[in-house]
Amino acid sequence: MSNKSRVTQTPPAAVEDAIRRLGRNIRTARLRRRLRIEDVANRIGASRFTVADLEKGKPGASMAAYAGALWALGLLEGMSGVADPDRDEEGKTLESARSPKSAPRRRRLDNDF
Amino acid sequence: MSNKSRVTQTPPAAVEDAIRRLGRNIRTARLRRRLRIEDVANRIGASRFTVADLEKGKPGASMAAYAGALWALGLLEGMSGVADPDRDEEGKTLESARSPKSAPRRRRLDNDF
DNA sequence: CTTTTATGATGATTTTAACCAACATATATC
DNA sequence: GATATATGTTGGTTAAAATCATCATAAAAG
Repeated sequence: MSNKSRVTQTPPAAVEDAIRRLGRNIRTARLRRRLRIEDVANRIGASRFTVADLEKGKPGASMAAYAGALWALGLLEGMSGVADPDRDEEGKTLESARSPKSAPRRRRLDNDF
Repeated sequence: MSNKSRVTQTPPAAVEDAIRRLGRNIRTARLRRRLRIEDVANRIGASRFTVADLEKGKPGASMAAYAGALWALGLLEGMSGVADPDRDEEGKTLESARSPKSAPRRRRLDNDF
């Protein structure tokens, strides 16, 4: 049994696509700024191999590596809107007046999956 | 010498903050939807420990784990705008007419860092 | 208040992310 | 075209990501 989660090993197609697009965007932004892979790597304290992996959209790379690359390119602020509660209309609708600090109890056997 | 990149081990403050905020947002979205940590974990094929780490904003967790959690909550589309070349005004300004496929040559010793 | 469930914390184990060296290929610049 | 540089590829090494068991704590619901 592998030690890595299924989502990291073989992510859902939508997840894989989203990460690949992010990688392509990072590459586009880097080239526009006339930076080498190694320049970005130096700025964040990573090797050129890791940054190359990011641009390929490697699912298993760390969030810090991706966010660091965005930071090195001046694009980190774009992350602030992701899952922003203020913009989560679906979530706002579902939320009750009180905001619970843990999920509600389930009776046995009504598992989600 | 550690095997993990500096950006993963001790990220810049801005990066650390951005990831922590993302984690908090994921938690907020999950609670609004009345899901347990374990529900999200089951949906993406990860353990409850990993999802708990995501909500704490662990920098070293995989991008796939973060993106998977967003996917499980119906919030993946929020990622599509990150580093979007169309919205990268800074990058558009810097880009020349031809779009190069590799960064320009540097003479020796004019390293960036 | 009691009961039941969700979440937090710790430590051990295993796989793999990140690294590097070396070489190959592609691309920019002259 | 020639040349120097940027990037790709492969294989091997090592430290840490992800897992799990277990116990502790917190919080929801009756």
